[in-house]
Amino acid sequence: MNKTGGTFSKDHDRTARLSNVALLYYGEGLTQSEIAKRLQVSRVTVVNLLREARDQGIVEIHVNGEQLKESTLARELASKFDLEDVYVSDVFDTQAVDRAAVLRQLGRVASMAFLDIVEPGDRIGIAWGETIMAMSDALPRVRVEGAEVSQLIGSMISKRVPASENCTIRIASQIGAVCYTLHAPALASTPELAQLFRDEPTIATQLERLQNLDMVAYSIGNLSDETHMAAAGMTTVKELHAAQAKGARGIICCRFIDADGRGISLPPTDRIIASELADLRAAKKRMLVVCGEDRLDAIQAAIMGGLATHLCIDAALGKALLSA
Amino acid sequence: MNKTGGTFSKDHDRTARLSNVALLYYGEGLTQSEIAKRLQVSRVTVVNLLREARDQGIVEIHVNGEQLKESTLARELASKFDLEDVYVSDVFDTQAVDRAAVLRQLGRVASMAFLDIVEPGDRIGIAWGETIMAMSDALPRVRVEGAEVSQLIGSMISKRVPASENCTIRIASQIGAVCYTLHAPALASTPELAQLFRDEPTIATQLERLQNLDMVAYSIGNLSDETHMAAAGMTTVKELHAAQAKGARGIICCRFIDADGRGISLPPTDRIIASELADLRAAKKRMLVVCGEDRLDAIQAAIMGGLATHLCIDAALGKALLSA
DNA sequence: CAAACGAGTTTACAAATGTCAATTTTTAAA
DNA sequence: TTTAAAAATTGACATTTGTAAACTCGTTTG
Repeated sequence: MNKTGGTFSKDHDRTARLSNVALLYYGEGLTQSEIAKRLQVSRVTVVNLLREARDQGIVEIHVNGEQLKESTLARELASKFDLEDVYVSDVFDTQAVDRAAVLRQLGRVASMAFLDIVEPGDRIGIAWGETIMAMSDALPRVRVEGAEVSQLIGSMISKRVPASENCTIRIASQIGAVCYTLHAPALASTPELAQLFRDEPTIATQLERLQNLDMVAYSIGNLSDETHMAAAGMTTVKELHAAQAKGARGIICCRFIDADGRGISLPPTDRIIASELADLRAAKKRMLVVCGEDRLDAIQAAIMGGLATHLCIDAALGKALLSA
Repeated sequence: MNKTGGTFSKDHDRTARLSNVALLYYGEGLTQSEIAKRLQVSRVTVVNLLREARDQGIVEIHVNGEQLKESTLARELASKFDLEDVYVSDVFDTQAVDRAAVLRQLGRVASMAFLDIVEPGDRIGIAWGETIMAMSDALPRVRVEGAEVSQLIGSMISKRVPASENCTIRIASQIGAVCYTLHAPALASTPELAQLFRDEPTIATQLERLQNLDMVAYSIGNLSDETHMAAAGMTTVKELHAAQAKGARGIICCRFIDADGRGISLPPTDRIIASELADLRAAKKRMLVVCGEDRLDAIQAAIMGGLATHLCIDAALGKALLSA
């Protein structure tokens, strides 16, 4: 019956069928039973087809990012801190029970904001961390012509983020961009070794690339004992306390910043292989994605230092920031 | 309570809330009841919020266009007629009962194909008709940088298409493109008047624009007595029969073509204000969207004449075309 | 050849969803 | 201030959906 035969065309016929089924269900609004009758299969099969279509990204659900920056809270924040745009996520949870859920929702909002902010041809720098991971997880497949995505921070094994390069790689793949990863650890064991890494040609080239970005997307850590950098074993509680004593308020790209958003060079800064704060500031569009009221000090510091033009935050943090 | 007050911010707060609710529902996968509990509203309200979000295009469902051209039928057609890509829509209806439903599904497939084919910066020509209307109705809001959309055919009042400019306008607005409408009727009452119209500076400029397009999207009519051109009162049954006798097989942009896809100048051709066939052929990407087996002759003629590089058709027509 | 496998089926059930009509609350207008 | 219109609520209901378990039927594959 199938002249061309083979699993090749069979697979493709299958996905083409998935697409048409998905359109009938989501577009035409037919019920699963109606579709099952037409396909002459059982309804259970239709359920499975639809799930497959969603899982494979054949159907995707987009939320218009522009709406998210229009709330009163978002606009008040933007005007108070003189930011281009603020996007606020909200899980409407009266007692913010589930941090993971808040993070996921922020990730979704941030991914829509990202698509709202990015422009064709942009050279984009991506940091990594829980928050950026949440964003990249939620990013749908939307082609951005001529985009380039670069990893801002060297790689690291951490329990919270399976593979740090993943953020960069996934975002690049979703928007069809060229992907430049940073082939170095985020932290070297000695300052000298870190410098050797930085001087290594392939790495030096990449670090240079980070000096000419159009857009950066990153998050920020605070100085609590459980901050991501400590959890990943990149710094010690002792160092954190010392940094705090010296006025550090936040951590951006593994670097400490003070209340005015200026970098403070403290151990282990000299062992870090990552974009410099100045590089971030050089980017025209600086997207800061943050979740949790415990980042209040940190985010204020970053804004003071002109490190952000666009903000994506959860409603609780937003309210705290506005009344701060 | 609401310091800034006014309906402005209220509306915006509302849509921002819609967005977050939509993300919780479609993204996080919460049930309506769970969301209702969080928002402290009734579930019915959540149902309404979600519907509103969909209606307003705050949430949109995309289907990946690439899948639709991978079916065996699509690839066999592409290779048989030496086309770049063929997209096949299917409603899986054993006895094609509902033409309107077939048309809607084709419109959805065509809109995904359109997004698949279009590139940033493209100058796009859009015809009008039932089929193109179905496509533009289904087109989601996706920005295409630097695109320009031009109306290929003058305007016309017709029962089947509420307002002919609508196709062009809607497509332009959905992709964020500059929109150039053609401020003339599709049919003038005399050839002389038609020429006067064509020479009118604003119209002449627009017609000139149509000579340099990167992409065109149009459909094709047959020569049946109910063909759209006749239904719209732009030609008479007598003229149609005469055209048929002279070898006409299809109607593209209100112009007759013969079996080899060459234009035939027959009344009322000289009274038409629209893109020339040569203009269509000059576009690098020529997207032909057709629905219904009764267009078999017409579509063959168009393909023969090299008028299409991309095809969007329904499965029934596809099968007929393959075995023709 | 038989075991294992994948895809699909049936049946059954619990949960989620859409919809209606009647009612209350809120909002805007006269 | 009263009133009309709009928006949200409640409760009831039918439909739709998701999921599970056990079963069938070809196709591989060892």
